[in-house]
Amino acid sequence: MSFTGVNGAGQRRPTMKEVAARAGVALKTVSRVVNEEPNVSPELTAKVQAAIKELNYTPNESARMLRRGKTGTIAVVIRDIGDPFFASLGRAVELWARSSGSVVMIGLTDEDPERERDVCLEFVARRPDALIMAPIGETQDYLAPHVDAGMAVVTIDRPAHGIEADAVLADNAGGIDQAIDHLVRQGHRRIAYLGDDERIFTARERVVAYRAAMARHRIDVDEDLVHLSEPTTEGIGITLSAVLDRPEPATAILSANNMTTAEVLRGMAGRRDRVALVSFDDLALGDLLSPGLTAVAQSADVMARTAIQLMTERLPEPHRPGRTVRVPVKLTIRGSGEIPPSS
Amino acid sequence: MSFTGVNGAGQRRPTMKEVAARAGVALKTVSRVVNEEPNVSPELTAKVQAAIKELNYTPNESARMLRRGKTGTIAVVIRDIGDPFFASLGRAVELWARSSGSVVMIGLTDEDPERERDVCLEFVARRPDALIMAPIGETQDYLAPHVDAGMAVVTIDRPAHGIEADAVLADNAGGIDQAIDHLVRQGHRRIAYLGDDERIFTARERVVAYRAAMARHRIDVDEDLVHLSEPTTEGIGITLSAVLDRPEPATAILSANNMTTAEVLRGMAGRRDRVALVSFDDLALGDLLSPGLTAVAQSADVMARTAIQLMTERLPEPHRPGRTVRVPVKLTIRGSGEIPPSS
DNA sequence: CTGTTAGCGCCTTCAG
DNA sequence: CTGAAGGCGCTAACAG
Repeated sequence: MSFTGVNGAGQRRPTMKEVAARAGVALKTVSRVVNEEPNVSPELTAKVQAAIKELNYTPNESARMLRRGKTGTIAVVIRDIGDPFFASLGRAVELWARSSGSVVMIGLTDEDPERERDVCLEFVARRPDALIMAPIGETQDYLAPHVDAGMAVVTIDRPAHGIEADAVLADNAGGIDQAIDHLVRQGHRRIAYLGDDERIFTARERVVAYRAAMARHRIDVDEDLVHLSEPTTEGIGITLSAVLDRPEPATAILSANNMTTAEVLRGMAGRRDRVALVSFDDLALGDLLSPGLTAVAQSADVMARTAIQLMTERLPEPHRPGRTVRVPVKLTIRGSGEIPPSS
Repeated sequence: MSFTGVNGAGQRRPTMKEVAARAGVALKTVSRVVNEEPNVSPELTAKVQAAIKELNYTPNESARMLRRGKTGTIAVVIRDIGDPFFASLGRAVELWARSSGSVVMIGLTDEDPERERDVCLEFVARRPDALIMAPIGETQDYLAPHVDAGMAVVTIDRPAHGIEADAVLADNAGGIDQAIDHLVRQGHRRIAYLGDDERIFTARERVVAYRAAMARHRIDVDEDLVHLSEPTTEGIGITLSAVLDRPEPATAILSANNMTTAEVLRGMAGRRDRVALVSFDDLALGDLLSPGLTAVAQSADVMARTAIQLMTERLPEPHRPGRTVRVPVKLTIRGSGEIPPSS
């Protein structure tokens, strides 16, 4: 069995010109057939299609893009492809892209503003029709020339700064309210708050909401129970010890993002305390844990679809003012948040 | 605050020609500066850089690609971005791509051969330098013309057919052997096998290995304990009932992929049997379950890095014969596989 | 060191 | 309905 095509190895790919020659028609006729333009006689169409098949011709998108000025490409810039939230986003965008004949480029930032900038600049050089991103840097003004030139930018999870863009945000405050209300209703007052680094927009919104919710319940926030940092295994281990191994330990933990939650669970596995836990962000297998994870779930799918909708609306009128959509979140009760205060 | 760049809205992007005019140099000099070619005087370099900055010039990759014949693009075609295994792959490829100035296009197949073909054809029209994929269709011969033209293809998890490509495969047989040996050592003989659809390469390799391993232990395989199908919540529920609600129920389950495992865990949560479970493929939070999940773990990172290595080696000599690398797997013992037979 | 010329593969424009 | 010419933005191959 030969593994090479009809042309043998090391072959250049055939061009439209060669197809035209083989079919005995003009270049433009091939172009018409390839692009399914009307006004080509059935005979010529057949001839061209035969030539295309014989030569294994595939159009060169680079040339097409250059000529048309549209690339049929969507750029997606997110923290990490492994995060279920962003995975959902990627999936939804890919689905839409395929249905519309586009292609998705994915770039990862790992929450590093510099990487975000590098990746975005790399991407915009390829002139994507749209850019969907979860911004981390303070400003995205380096995208301004491309926004001016018609690139549609939609952000998800966090807003952009320095450019005109649409944004899809979760109802962070509402979610934290639900979580705190739920824990207070179980009798908790010493509720530790474990959140992400404050340079992240959602982390800021959530911790502010935590303080507001506590105030609403007339509970003084014990600052020793509030920890904001990047979620690492060691870091969260230390944090857990800090909020639990003390004279008046926390009786409940509000973990403000899914990576923190995973680490809290890991840390709790090595302890004997029975502490209530509510997570902002659900985990993939949250229902399989025992107790099940009580979590404020963001509907990644809804957010992704909203982002795509905003993008499709923005595409035809790229210079319209930016819109912001808040997507509701939902508290899912499974057990971990219903543990009563132990002391 | 104005959200538009210096050029105002609706602007065309500046071209190299305009930069040249503004800097008072030839087109090619700008090209040299942009590409950091040597032999440009510091004065001209400075002039050009100034012009670039003033005009917010960014090179047009489409034109570059067309001219150079290289696109600096890696295409990745996988089942699902949410699958941790493929997420690791995507992450590794993206990391490498960034370090080498390339960009990653991602396409999803959802295990549908037709979608695989559509996505791949869409991608190859963009002339990626390399294609990394987990093939599902019977043949990938539609890629042959592009392989002939120098596109490097590396497959992961499964081999390709009909083209010359490298492959990175897990040691499926070895992993199943380890799992069965482990269960037999605990005293199990009625070991149910729940696997994926046999059209998937890994599913075939694994079920064959299961039969071989059972034979090695002189255990007759009870065909009623072997179930091969797509892992859906309902399907696995029925399957569980079939292998457990019977006169001689299975005392152990070997679940042959992570999606099946997740559904088995869901199904078991609603039952009272204490059945041993070993999973081929680990789960993200397998250590947090109780009991912890005993699993044969594939090192997605190692496989991904191997794929990238093969790709970089193939890039300069695209017509070399295909290589296949088997990556070892490792049994991780956490509790679920150490439950003894109950009857 | 710098500039000119040609053309990558395709689509747009306009003429037959 | 079909075709010929021109150029999208850039770089390779030469000239100076």
